[in-house]
Amino acid sequence: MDLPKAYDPAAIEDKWAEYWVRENLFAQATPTETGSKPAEGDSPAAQAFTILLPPPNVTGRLHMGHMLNQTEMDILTRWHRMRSAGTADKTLWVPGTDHAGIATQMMVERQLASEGTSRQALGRQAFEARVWQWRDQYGKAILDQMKRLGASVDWSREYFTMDADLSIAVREAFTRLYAQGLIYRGAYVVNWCPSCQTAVSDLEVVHEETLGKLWEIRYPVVGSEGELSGAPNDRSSSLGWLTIATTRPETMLGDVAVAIHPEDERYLHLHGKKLLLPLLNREIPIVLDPWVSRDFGTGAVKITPAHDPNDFALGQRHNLPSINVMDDRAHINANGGPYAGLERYAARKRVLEDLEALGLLGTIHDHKLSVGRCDRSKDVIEPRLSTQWFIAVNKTPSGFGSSIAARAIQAVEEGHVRFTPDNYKKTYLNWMENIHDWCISRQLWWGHRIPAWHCEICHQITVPEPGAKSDPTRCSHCQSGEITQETDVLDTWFSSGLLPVSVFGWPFLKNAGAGVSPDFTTFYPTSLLVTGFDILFFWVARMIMMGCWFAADVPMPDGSPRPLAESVPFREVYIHALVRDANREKMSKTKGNVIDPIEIVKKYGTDAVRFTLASMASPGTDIAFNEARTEGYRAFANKIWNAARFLFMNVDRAAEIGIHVDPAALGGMPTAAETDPLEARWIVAQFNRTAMLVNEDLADYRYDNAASNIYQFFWGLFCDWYLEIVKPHLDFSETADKATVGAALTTLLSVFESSLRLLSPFMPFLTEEIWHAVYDGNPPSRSIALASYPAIERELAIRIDQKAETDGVYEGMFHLQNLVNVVRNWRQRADVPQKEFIPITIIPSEGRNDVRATFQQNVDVIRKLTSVSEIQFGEIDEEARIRLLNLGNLIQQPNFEVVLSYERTIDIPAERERLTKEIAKLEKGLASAERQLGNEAFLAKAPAAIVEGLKKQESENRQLLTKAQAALAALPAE
RNA sequence: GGGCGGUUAGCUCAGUUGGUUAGAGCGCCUGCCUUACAAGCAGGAUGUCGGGGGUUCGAGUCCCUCACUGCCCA
Repeated sequence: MDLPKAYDPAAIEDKWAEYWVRENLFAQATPTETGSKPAEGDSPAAQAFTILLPPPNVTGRLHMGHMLNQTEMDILTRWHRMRSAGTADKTLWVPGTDHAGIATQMMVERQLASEGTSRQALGRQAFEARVWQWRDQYGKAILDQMKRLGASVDWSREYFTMDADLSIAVREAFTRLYAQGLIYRGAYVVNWCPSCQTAVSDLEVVHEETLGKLWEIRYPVVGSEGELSGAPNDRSSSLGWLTIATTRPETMLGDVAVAIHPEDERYLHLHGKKLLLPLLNREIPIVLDPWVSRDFGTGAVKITPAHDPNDFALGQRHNLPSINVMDDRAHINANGGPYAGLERYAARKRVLEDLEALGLLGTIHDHKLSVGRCDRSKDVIEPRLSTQWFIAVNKTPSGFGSSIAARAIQAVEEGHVRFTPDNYKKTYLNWMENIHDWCISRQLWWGHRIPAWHCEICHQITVPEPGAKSDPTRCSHCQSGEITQETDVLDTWFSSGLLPVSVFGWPFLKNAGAGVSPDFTTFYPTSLLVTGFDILFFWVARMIMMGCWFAADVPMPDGSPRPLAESVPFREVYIHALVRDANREKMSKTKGNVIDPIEIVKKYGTDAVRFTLASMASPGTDIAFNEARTEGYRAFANKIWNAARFLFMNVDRAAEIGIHVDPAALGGMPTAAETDPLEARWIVAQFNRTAMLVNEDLADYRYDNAASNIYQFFWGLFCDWYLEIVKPHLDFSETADKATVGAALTTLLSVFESSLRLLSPFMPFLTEEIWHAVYDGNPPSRSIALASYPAIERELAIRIDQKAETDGVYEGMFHLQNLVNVVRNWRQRADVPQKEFIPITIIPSEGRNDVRATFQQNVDVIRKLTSVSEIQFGEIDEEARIRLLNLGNLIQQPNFEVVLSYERTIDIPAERERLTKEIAKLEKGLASAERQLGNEAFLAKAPAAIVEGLKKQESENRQLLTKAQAALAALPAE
């Protein structure tokens, strides 16, 4: 049972990380029976705690956000697993990765570029092969890091969104939605990233306030060309022109109209007129539309349906054509006439120069505008008309009662999915209620290729029937064999949105007729999702939409239709905050303040980093990651380590005289008999209380409170008081009372072993190592993670707590601690060297025989903790009291006095200052208490317990005040 | 522009339906290598709870208002 002198995480963590993976400790086998029948040995009421890892990108490296996310999941998962130890309940955490279409494609393209080639040169198939190769090589970096961090996941169930099974789910989801009329294809203005050369969804565009320009441009009115030579800067000469304002002048090449508000009095004379589009000299109409804001710019807005979603909508209303003037790299195309081939900003410059030359450029205003950038490439998004695939999330298909979005709203509104912190519910609903159709097509080569075929002959689209396993060979409309598959792939979130159903076997097509998979029956809906707010809409909302939509078709085990409450992908969502640096700055590569979790882990150990994150993970608050704090928790780990060493040392000593602790006494909740000594009953009661609180904290996602409760218990109560008090009782000499010493040792070991289990979800490595040592290499199970969690029914815990209360356990300990504290404090003030043992006399107050008894039973403890040579119990008369006060050798407390026999050197001014301060403080408190107690309304309305407490406090304070005043008066003159 | 949050000790944060003298970690000051632990032990100092107003017997906590600040959506 020997442990090295100092805690060294590096020496233990790798070993256990490997052990957990090698032993497949957290694997949860697929239930053997299918369908509705529970697996053999399962109690019918068996519950499952299921949690899905938010799949990291294959391109990613582990960052602090991942570590926070995984720490939180691991704490909860380990907690649930331990709580269900010995029951039929199952705990499952499923890991996996996401193929991350754009990011991965970019990564590999960059690699190809460095080799002097490109995906176009390779061709689609070879490129895909290359990406797979890349993924096999680098794509599991994060998962390997997770293994090192001890995440208790079931590695046998690892998924990847491009896996064959998951791809079947993607295809089935698409074909079903298509059959339901919820997927359509069409030309719309979408967010186009010229860099990625693909459409991206609204969510992938980050808006940024930028200082730009608002250019005014004159469009000549057809039929008034003669007046064009008029004063170009004179706004009033609007007879000859209509001045429009734009932030993107180059798009004028695609203008098809100019819109004004129908009631705008400035332009009434232009109703029905046409304008001549400058530069291209195209005649375009003036249209009237109330959408136009009269206050913005000049009140006349150019309409470019192919390059602005609002213009597109307006164009539809007025039957206007759309002219796309840019190619997919955002260069001007042939429709741009003389500007064809120019990059968009070069084109802007040239357009402005030419307008200037023509005298058509008006005032240029500085203008704040919001520029959308691609989340991935950071390139400026170009709204552009293109043909894309969409999911009609707000459409209710015939035969269905609601739309996808409506169902997802209902699931949350009815509480089938709950958010923590709960204000995210509002955020979610707000977004969901304003949701637009989801653009699901991406012009990429890496991803799930859309299962739709275009016919060369009739140009119709063929999508396989739901459930079809093979690709179509003929056009379903004209039966032609000349069909080719759509080249677009699906948005990555389409596949990750399906994960909660797909990882458990949906759509169950693999074995024909097998029906619902046992995994699905057992593990769906998952219990919880832990994730960051940044993907609330991207992923969380989409999982809810897709889960509620597709799972609803999966019958319940008894064959009944699945209600919405059982269709949701998860019952709870815990949203964690952002990890910032110690100065609350957002971590970013450009700022160079990124903290690499692996570096920190190497420095302080995984357990310390986990504990840091847990202790700061207060719901809704960002975490300012402070290394100093991690250092503190490494010290905590070291403290536990050394407590273990102390224990083992005593176990060994005990063994030498034949005292052994029965291992059967360990593993449950520690207990103490009424006959056990004060400190044993006290620490057991405190442990019960702590265990109850920690369980409640975890149920509420209060990792911070849970961590703090354990920390306070372990260090502040167990080590600082209990261990110190029990030390004098661990007497292994031949004359010792073996029964008493054995009992003390048993309590010590039992509370400690229980504490390890309580702490284990937070610090799995340290506790695993020590736990095995406690059992001297013969533990009752393969891992502490499979042992049971110290848990106790709230009512029972309260009963035990109250019993300790009524038996005076807490009060007795309080007096003991109080005595030790005041004597230590006095010694320090009196400058007594720590090694000097002085005699004291304790004088319990009149009638406090309980206090006297407690002290008498613990003389050895008091002597040890206060470095006292001899303790007497006595009484003093008033004369002696005054004399002792004069000497400063009397400590007065409400329930006892202590005489210290020591010739102290009093720093009179310091002592006077201290007493004056103390008196002021007491007087202030007393005044406030008296004011309240003198208030009849307070006495009448406040609860009795509050009034009683205040009265007790008031009387104690009055005693302390009197005593402090006496002590001050007794102080000799300087 | 719409919505949500934050402001408590030097720093980072707790503070549960309003209730007795507002807490923790780190940092700071003083003294100790006391055989589990100097990554430690013992003792100590530190707050007009952002400002103002209101409700209440009682406000860090509830309401109004102002200031500063962060985030999300458009």
